[in-house]
Amino acid sequence: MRPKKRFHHGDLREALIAATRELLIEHGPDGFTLADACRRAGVTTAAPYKHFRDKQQILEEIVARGFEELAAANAKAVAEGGPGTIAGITAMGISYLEFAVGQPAVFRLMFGHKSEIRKVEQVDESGKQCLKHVIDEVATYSRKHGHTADAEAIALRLWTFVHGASSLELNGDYQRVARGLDVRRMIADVTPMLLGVTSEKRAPSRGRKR
Amino acid sequence: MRPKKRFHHGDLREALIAATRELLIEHGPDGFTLADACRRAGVTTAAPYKHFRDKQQILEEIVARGFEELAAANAKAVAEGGPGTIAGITAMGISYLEFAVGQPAVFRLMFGHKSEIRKVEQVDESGKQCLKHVIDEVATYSRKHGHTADAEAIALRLWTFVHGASSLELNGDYQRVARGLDVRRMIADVTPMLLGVTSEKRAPSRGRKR
DNA sequence: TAACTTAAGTAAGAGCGACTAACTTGGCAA
DNA sequence: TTGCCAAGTTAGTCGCTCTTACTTAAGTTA
Repeated sequence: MRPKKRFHHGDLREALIAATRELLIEHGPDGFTLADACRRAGVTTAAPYKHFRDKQQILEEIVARGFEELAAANAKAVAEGGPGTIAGITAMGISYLEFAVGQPAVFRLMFGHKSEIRKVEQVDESGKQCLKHVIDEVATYSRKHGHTADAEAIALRLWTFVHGASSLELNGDYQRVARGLDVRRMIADVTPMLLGVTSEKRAPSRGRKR
Repeated sequence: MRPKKRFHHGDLREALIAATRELLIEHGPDGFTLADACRRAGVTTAAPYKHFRDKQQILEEIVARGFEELAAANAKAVAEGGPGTIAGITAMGISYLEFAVGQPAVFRLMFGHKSEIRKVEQVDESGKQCLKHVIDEVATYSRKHGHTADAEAIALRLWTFVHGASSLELNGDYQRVARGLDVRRMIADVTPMLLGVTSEKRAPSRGRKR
């Protein structure tokens, strides 16, 4: 796929991506410097420019992979939770949340202010794929239950809610104003509501209480 | 309140804040440089340090004012929409969205990755106040309708949804995957759902316009 | 009104990060 | 063996943040 096991360093391209991910975790999406990543990879600050156009292109690569990971995690969650069921759709939402919490810096880059990043073809496509998954699940669910509701509209609502929950959890805003909130439980509670289910046994929340 | 109409410049403190706001609008939360703000204010790059500890403190000031504006806008919206009614609570959500869209860079700073900013006392307090408003309105609504639901839990759900909608709209994510989505309409549709109103004669709008 | 005090500015520069240009190294193919 | 050229290095530019030491001018006091 990409140049591998090359001359001097071995695979500086991957080494820089790995170092950058580490630094993103340690210092957030802004604290990261290319120079720091170079130090970690053991090369001079000019070396990256043989592999990347500029600093941003490293981030683009990480974001693209992030979308792939997110899509994969969601697919896995829905498969385990039960495709086309409330439990499955809920699991998908919780998977989204867990991705955000597990890789906050990457999530912020994926949905952050650097809109240039998402203009990259590959990134854009993976992003769309994530939503398409949700739409498909909702459509399956609706079909099974004879609902006439617009699957896309419902999927957008679910995405919106789960994205909001992920952002607020990640930024520590819940911590500040509603300490002890069980976000996974909240998603499990709200998912049926947004699917238009008025009273049904809730999908059991996997989230532990604090 | 603050030093005013002083010696040389007049009021460099306010001039720098104004310049910074302009630059945030023009270049986003990252594109902004202190040096640029200085050029606009017509002073050297060392001058700001007589008024601010560092670059970040200017942003803190802007964020603090942002929370105040947001709270005021929400209060106004709910007052006009009807306190303790679905219409009022919906108006509040739409007001939140409009703030985000109207001042994207400020909104991003307010809910962005720079968590240090929100540690500032004043900022923290204004932020909490915003949510308290929502809780109060939901509580009033519930009381009026004899609901027993937990007002705080419902308020958190509403906040979560509206925040998600604002973030995704602002980042252009809806544009990308659901062109033409009417976000205000979506908020208006979902608010009653999250308030626990069972949809009866609500037309299942596809939520699109234009 | 002259001298004093001090807030608010300037000039100069240290330090660092992004990026560039020109040079060097070493694996590989002919 | 030679020569190519990918992938490094060295050295340097530029712009940004922030500091230090100096200067300017507003208001105060004698």
